Amino acid sequence: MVAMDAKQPDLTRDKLLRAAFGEIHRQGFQAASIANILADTGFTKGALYHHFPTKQALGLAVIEEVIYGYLDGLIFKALGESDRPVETLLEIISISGAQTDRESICLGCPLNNLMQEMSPLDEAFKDCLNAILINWKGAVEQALLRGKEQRVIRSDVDCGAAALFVVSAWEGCVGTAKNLQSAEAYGLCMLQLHGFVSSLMI
Amino acid sequence: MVAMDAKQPDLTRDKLLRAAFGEIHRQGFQAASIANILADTGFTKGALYHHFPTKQALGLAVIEEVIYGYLDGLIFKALGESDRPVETLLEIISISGAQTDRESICLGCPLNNLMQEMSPLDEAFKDCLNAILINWKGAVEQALLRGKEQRVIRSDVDCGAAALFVVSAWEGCVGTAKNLQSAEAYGLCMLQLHGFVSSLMI
DNA sequence: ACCATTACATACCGAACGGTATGGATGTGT
DNA sequence: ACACATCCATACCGTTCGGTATGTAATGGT
Repeated sequence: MVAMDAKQPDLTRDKLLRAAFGEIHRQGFQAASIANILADTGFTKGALYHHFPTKQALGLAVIEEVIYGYLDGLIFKALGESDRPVETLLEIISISGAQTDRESICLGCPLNNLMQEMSPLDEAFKDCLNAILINWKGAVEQALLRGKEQRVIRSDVDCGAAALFVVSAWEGCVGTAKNLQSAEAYGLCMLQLHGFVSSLMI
Repeated sequence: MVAMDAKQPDLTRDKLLRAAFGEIHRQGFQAASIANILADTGFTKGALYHHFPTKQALGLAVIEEVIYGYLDGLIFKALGESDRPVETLLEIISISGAQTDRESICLGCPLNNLMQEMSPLDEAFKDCLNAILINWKGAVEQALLRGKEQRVIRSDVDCGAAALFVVSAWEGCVGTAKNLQSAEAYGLCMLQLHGFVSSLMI
């Protein structure tokens, strides 16, 4: 064994986590089968229940690590680090609407899927998911507020409400596109959202 | 027995259907327990499986009869029969945003819940739900088109895309409000949607 | 009045589920 | 080299699930 960038146990945990994410993304959390996750990874129950005490803990770990990590890398950081946040927001919306592949469309947003399924049933899930949702809304709100300072967003805009709506509509667009199984519908829908954000500008 | 407005079997079917709707609305379809539905109604499996061949058929009946009936009575008919459809659309959005009770917020839109959960898993569900979604979108689109004729909607508006976005954002607002468990957030969000529709007007 | 169909109740089935108890292998610090 | 915790595999458990087979009471047409 010459080199091993990560320790074996962590690798196992990662594989389980990724497989769990896929299974949950496809089936939803409740319908997600532990047996399927194990079959995908080749591990057994001993491994899984060593790293995660319950199925719920596994689900929460998927949310906090995989899902949050994805959105953070794709949206939150980009908005926070941009010098022209409004422009960046519009770009993200445009790009997402244009180049989201069919499979992602059909499976929907992992965050939204879990929110719709689990929030009324499990408080831990609700809190965990809401934290991400509020983070998302906050990132958009900060982008709009900074846009105000830069005089590209109208001064009469309620940035908090607008940000909440942008995130809501965003999720809504993913949701309907998922049902229609149409990337084209998603593009059309996101174009309207683009128009809404533009309408907030000077 | 002096009078009986409905036949006994139909009454049984209705009770089962309503109980099934409630259970599905609370738990989702897959997690909805046949046993719970039977416990709620006092019937047994013999009754349920006499009226519905499978759980899937029960779910589809809930969609086609209960859910569609609800949306049709609340939205589709109102839009179709109105002389000033755009005004009516804005009214529905305003009223919905203002007076939706907390319980409805927390459980979310039954249509959206089922779409997110079932569309990728079951084609029959997908088709059934999409039919309602397209109906909804069509009703809004017709309202906007008639608004164009009445010269209250700008002539450059893409009514199809706008209608798709309105429905998407609508569902999105319900979704986020459901997670935040906040009727106030729903009101704020729907106010923004109201603003979007208004921005389509002359 | 008779018979067939409808409308339910009861008891039961196989499968899949999440979770656990136990045991062995593999490092790891001392 | 020894003790010990970490890591994972195997076998098993109780429960719940959707669905079915069978039986029986009510109903409705003739």
